[in-house]
Parts: sequence; structure tokens; C-alpha cells
Amino acid sequence: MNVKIPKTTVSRLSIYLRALNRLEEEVETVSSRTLSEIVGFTAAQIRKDLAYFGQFGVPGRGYYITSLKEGIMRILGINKDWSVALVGAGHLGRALMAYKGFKQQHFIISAVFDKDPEKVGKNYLNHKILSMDELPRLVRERKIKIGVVTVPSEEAQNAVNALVNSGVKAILSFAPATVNVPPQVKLNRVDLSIELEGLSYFLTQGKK
Amino acid sequence: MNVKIPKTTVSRLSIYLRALNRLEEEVETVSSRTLSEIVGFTAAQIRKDLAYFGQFGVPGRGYYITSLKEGIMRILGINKDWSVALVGAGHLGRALMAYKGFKQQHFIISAVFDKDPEKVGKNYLNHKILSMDELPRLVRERKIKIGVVTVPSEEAQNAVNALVNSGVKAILSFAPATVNVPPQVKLNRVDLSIELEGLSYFLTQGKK
DNA sequence: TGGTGTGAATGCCTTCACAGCG
DNA sequence: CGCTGTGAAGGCATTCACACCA
Repeated sequence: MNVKIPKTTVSRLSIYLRALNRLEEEVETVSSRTLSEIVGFTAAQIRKDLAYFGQFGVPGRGYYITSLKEGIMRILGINKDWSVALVGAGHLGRALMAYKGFKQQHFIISAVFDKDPEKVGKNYLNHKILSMDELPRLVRERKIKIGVVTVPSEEAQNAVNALVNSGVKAILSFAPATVNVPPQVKLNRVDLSIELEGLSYFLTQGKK
Repeated sequence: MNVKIPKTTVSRLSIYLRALNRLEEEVETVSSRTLSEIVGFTAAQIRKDLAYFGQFGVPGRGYYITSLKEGIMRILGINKDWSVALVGAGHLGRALMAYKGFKQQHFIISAVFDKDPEKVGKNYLNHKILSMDELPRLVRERKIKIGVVTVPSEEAQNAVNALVNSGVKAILSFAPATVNVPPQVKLNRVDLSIELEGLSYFLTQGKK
């Protein structure tokens, strides 16, 4: 188990998992071929991806969905709940509070923080908004490892700093800004306009 | 100009653009080296990326920010405004309506649709919510090429179909579901829990 | 027979290193 | 001298093709 695993492989595992959740209700096993038609990657790729992590499949039959699902969840580390701290209770933050997909994938928004004194103390979607002063204590007490940042660009670095200083190990940022983190902290960014820019490039340059 | 351009290159262009917007206020030129420190890719990569599209830089000086910015915008196709149709006026949809980054990058939410009769006719954040019945007419009239889907998973395929049938050429979907589009239509997906799953994998498997 | 797991081959992207220009 | 643009080399990731297993 000492081979390097492509990071592209990891990102596909989540997608297989989604498909398996649906398939599980209908059938017991699935072949790499039929799974490939659902998720859109080649069958060879799916087999190779799964083989990195051990022997999941049965020759002649395919993969037993339930056990494959559990295997993937264990690999991804979502076989147990993760507590998440959310910083920024604006529109996007509230959208994430309302987003059902999180809980399904074992991500629990454990605490929500905002800088705005107007918002602190209020309740949005069953989450009480807390002051930034309480962030260090709560992150430590609840052993929160993941932070989600949904503040305006100008505030992004401050929010990230507060999280990192309190011991968070991974951050997902939605701010369209470059932020810096120490090397041992993992930072992922989702930038909504970048997604659209990819589309406009496709439309102007044409398919190729 | 007949070489193939890596799609990874295209996705980085947007990031350069962000950095240039900030830099433009302070300096006139920037070298690939200093830009690399801001965006986090190597200097060689930046030079190679830009070289795919022509001679932007000046040896000994670097890149003139204003003209490089314009060049990238032209390449990405965001030198003019894009009209976008938004389907789904739930929390996430409203977050996108409020998101200032869109307008800055020349994406204008031109029409917002929802299936829920309760919402139709109401105004959210200066956008009047329209019935799905009006979608085909408006998409055609306004020549909308890009659709954004922020409906629940069960409705995602319906929303996508409505957009595709009305002539939309590219779609950005936020629904955590596999949806099908005809091959000439470009589909990008953003899945919020997949982003978090990447982080939990990092935390459980450790750095490598 | 049907379908996995996997070396080997291919293709794509990144990094290196340096010629050449301002 | 500093910095770009770019062939060449190297490193990842995907696809192919087939031995082997239920």
C-alpha cells in the first residue's frame, strides 16, 4: 500500500459514492462498465481507481455495492462525523446551513461565526450566530478540524487566520481572493466566477 | 495558434486575472517570479501558460499588467457581458444573486426562474422570480447561452432539460446529482460536499 | 463467460535549463 | 543583467490489452 495515489483518483471517489448510494436501492452488485455509464469515466479508470485501495471486486460479478460504499467512505474518512466551523453568516453561509447534502455526507456545521454585531446572537436556520471572540475556544473545545469561509474577500484572510490560529487543519474558502495559510494546513478554494469563466472560454473558443 | 491548450492552463488564467486586478493599483509591470509568489504556481508554469496565447511579456521587464489583463479577459471571453439564467431561487440561488463577484467578472443574472408558485412573482434582491413557463421565451429573446442550476437534486435533470431545450449552450450545476446533457452542451458541476470530502481524505490519510 | 486487477504503452502536463532579447 | 519564451526531459494520469479468477 505504498504506491502514490493520484489526487484525481481521490476526487472521483466521491462521485462513485454518490452513484452507489442511488444504485444500492435497486441492485446488489455493479460492474465497472455499468458504473462508467453513470458517472462518465471509463471502466478501466474506475477499476484502476478502486484497485489502488485493495481488492474490492469479484471477477465475473463486479462490485458488491454495500461493501464498496463502506470501503470508499472509510478511505475518504467520512465513516464518522466531522464537525465544521462556518465563518460568515451572509447569504452564502446561510445557503450552506440549509444545504442538506452536508449532513448526508457526515459533515455537521457545529458552530457559525460572524463579525457583524447585528447578526451575533440571532438564529438563522437553527444555528445561533456566535461572535468571532468565541471562535478559538469553541474550535478547541469541539476539536474542530475543518473551517469553511464565506465572508467577503476583504475579510477572508482574517477569517482564515482566526481559524488557523485556533488549530483548524483544513479550510474551504469561497472568497474570490488569494489567501495564505501555513504549509501544514490544507486550503481548498471554490470560486464561483472561475467556474463561469471556464464556461465562457468554452463558448468563445469553441469545442476542441 | 493550432497547439492544444491544457485545460488546467485555462483554469489558472482566472486566478492570474484576480491577482492582476489587485496588482494593477500598485504597479505597472510584474514578473512571472513575483506573480508566482502570489498565486502559488511556479514561475515557469505561468510563463508557459501565457505563452500559449502569444507574446505578452517583455524580456528584462516582465508583463505589463493592464495589457496582460485585457489579453486574459479576451481569451476567457469575458471582455463583454454574459447574460445568465438562474434556475432555483432557494438559499443558494439567492446567495448567487447577492454575490458581487459575478457582475465584476461580466456575468449578469438576467432572469431567475423557480417552479414554486409561492415564489413566482416575488422579488428577491432586485430579481423578479419568473415561472418556468417563461423560461424558453426569455432564454431565446435574450439569447442566453449560460444557465446556472440551484435546485434540489430531484429537480436538477428537469431544470437542465428546460435550459437545454431552450438553447442554452453551457450549464453550471450545483445539485449533488448526476445529470445528462447532449454532447454539444458543456456541463460543469460544483459539488459542495465533494470539496469537503477532499479535505477529510487529507486529514485522515495524512499528508503525502 | 463476464468481469476484475494490472503491467505496459500512451498521452498530457509540469519542470528544467538556457538561448536570446530589451 | 533580468526576465521572457521554449525545446527537451521528466513525472503523472489515463488507456490498452490481457492473464487470471468466480
